Amino acid sequence: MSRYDPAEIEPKWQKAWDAAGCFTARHDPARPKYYVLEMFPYPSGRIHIGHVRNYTMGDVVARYKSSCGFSVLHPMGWDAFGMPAENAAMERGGHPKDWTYGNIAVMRDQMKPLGLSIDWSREFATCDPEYYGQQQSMFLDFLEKGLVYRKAAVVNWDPVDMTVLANEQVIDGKGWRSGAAVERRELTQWFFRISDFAGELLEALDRLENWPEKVRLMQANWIGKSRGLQFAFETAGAPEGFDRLEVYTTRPDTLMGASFAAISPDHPLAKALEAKDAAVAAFVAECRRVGTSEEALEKAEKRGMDTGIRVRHPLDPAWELPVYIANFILMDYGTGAIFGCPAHDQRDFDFARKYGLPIPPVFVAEGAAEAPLAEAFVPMKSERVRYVRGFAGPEVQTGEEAVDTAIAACEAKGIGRGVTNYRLRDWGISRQRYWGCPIPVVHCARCGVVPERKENLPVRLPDDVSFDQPGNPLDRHPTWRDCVCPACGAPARRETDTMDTFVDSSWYYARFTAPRAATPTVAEDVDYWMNVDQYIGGIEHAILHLLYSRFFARAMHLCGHLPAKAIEPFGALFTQGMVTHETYSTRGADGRPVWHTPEEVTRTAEGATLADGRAVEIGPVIKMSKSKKNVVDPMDIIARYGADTARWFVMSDSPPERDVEWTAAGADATQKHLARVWRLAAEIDQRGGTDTTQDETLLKALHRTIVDVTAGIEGFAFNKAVAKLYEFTNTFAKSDASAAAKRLAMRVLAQLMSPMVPHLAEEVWSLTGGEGLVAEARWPVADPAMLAEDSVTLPIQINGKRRAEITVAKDLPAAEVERMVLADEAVIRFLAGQPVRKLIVVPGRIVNVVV
RNA sequence: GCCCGAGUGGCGGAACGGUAGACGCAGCGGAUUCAAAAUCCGUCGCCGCAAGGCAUGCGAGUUCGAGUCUCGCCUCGGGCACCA
Repeated sequence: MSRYDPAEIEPKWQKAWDAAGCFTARHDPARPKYYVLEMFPYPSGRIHIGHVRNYTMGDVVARYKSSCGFSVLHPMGWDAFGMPAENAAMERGGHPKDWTYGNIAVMRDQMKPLGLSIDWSREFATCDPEYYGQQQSMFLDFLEKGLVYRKAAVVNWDPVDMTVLANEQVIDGKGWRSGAAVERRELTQWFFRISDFAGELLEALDRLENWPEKVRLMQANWIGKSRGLQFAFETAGAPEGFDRLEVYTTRPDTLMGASFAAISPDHPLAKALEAKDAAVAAFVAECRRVGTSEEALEKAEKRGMDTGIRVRHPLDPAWELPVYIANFILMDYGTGAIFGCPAHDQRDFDFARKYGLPIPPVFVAEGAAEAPLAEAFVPMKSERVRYVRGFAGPEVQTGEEAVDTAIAACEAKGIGRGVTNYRLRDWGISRQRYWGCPIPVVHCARCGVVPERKENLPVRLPDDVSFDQPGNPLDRHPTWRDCVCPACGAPARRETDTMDTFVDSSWYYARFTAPRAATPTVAEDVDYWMNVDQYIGGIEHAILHLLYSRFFARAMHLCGHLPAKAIEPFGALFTQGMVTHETYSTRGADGRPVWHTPEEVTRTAEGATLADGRAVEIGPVIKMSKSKKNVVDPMDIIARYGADTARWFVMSDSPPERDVEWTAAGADATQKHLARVWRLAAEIDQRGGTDTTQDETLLKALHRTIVDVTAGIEGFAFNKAVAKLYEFTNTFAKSDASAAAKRLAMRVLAQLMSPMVPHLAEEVWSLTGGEGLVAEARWPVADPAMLAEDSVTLPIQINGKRRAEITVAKDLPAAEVERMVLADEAVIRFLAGQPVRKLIVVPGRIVNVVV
């Protein structure tokens, strides 16, 4: 071979790794383990360049840790259930199962040429009955432990697709797929009791030091802890059983500013009134028509209806407040009822104005007099204000202080109690879909809801289903629903809802430790491998997937499927950026942009043109998307440049947490660099010199590079590691060191490059006489003696500006440095005779002369 | 509205409070070549012939010294959002 030829060397070394079994994870008690995992892909059909970046990062970590002596687990699987498979079946015919497994086969074949150090023997898909059967088994364990329950809940219902939609699937009040107006419907659904863990999930975030601060904050906000007072109003004129109305407030200090009470349209009291009063029924029905999406809520007018019921103010029995039903009160936060304080809450203020209610202020700005308000006065909680209708505290205090004072005062008077509330709701997992994990319960006319027997698991999805009608094919399957009650043996019907696909991805990391086991996990395997030492994936999963997994690990622990040390499943988390590309467009006949793929476009320094010579407008650099056609196919890249070029490119330039822009010019340059390294290795015999002083200089630079590259990989700063490798390659190319020294340096360079470009590394290693495989070699360690420098160049600043520099022996005493600085010609010139007021010598770093 | 984060050359980006712009891309000049490709050498923040001056979104401050720390703005990005 006379040139760098990735098409030849890449398959060759992949075969060598396979033959040596380099990547098979071994449960080796004698060695420390390291579990590195990338978020597993959805088998959409083809791999995307984003996958390449994600898995290359994981591969860099896996290969590095392996060469550091860890027993590494680096598996891959498929998040294989979900709507797209059913949509494909509806649109193109065929079966979701065939579509999914077909896609998996294609994507697996596409991933293999990347040369990832994956233990493929552990691969599974979540739609494998062997996997979802174990998930069903855990569902039953959770049911037994009270971690799962059924309740009626208001959901977004798509009347055309006949399914529940998540909030994010509702766009402008319409179903994202069908375009039909979404209805609010009350359905009985299965829920995981994640809210019971709210406090624990929040507190434990503090201990996840190796998670991005941003993700921890997002989760903390999502969990939404608040401290407040819950108390009951006594009612007058309410139906039987409603003598008291419980409300929750985070601002009990504003209780003296109460002007009304309001309840949710879904509140039991509203339901009781609805049954008797047509006007109430009409109002409540009107409220329900509005969707639950953010947009709908944003636009919806704040409306209320006076129920005629009155409540007594807890601090003044003579003071009566009206009770409204209001469309903006949520039933599932707090108690579903509030008291309104218009003076200090803008929404309550608007409501009071609209319905002619009083607006008594509780506090005023410090130093201000009480006066009618034009809008609500809402100071920061830490701002000091003067309380004019406060109670049991100093007149002037902050809202924060006043809340604590008010809770204590109310508790002392027997008015309610301080409570902590969370915004986190229980996790509704029922989906009216076919392509998901069946919920393993049976509905029996006599026994009610009965868990399926574990020996009957998995409850398999039937294959003979049709998608010619909307809705859930399981509902209309002629026989699948029919079964016998596990309790009494009478004929019964299966649950036809399947589980949210987030359930599948909430425990797959644990399953990788024993993927073929007959139980969800195996104690000795999870004890050895869990938790995941390094998890890598997209920021888009910052909340849902990661929070669900944290809950699931705790639930699994309670059921004996995970050890206590694994209740935080991901010890370290890294969220990588996207791969972006510029966009290309021309104008169509109708003036609308016509998008062009990078393949169709010829890019020059000045601009871009199509093959027919038409000029192309270069648009912004954005995430690759099919609609904008700014997509490059990883398979095309590999065919053209080889996998190592793709891997090196996505690891260089941008820090891994940020977006990286794919450019053809960058890929060309990357391949040139790799070819250069190959050439430098192949030419050592012709190019080696004999100057031994050069040897030492080269090897010192090499050892410095070992330190820097190691730090870069350890610190997830792959771009910096790559920069240091470029730097050393330049040093190497210019060096006249002996062939022996060059051969040694090149072998170590190959090792340092191996996590990013493993195929080239093996080739260079073998060209330079390395023994065995780089993949099995120990990571190089820098020799401290080679890092020591005898002399150091100190910049000299005069009044903070760099004016000169001196090179001195490393350990030269400060007094001696001072003497040399003052004797320096350039310094004398700049001082121009001015007396030196101060001379600062920072040993080994800098000198500053102050005049 | 609430909560975060980020602003550094033409571009991606480096920089324990200590020489701002490592490394890469693009550009420019040159060598080699009949020519090109490939490769190699040099140059590359702005103004200036130079000496030098100005430069890390803007304005203050702390410090011998600030891209980095503090305060106040501006702009962009992200998350949450009828949460009582």
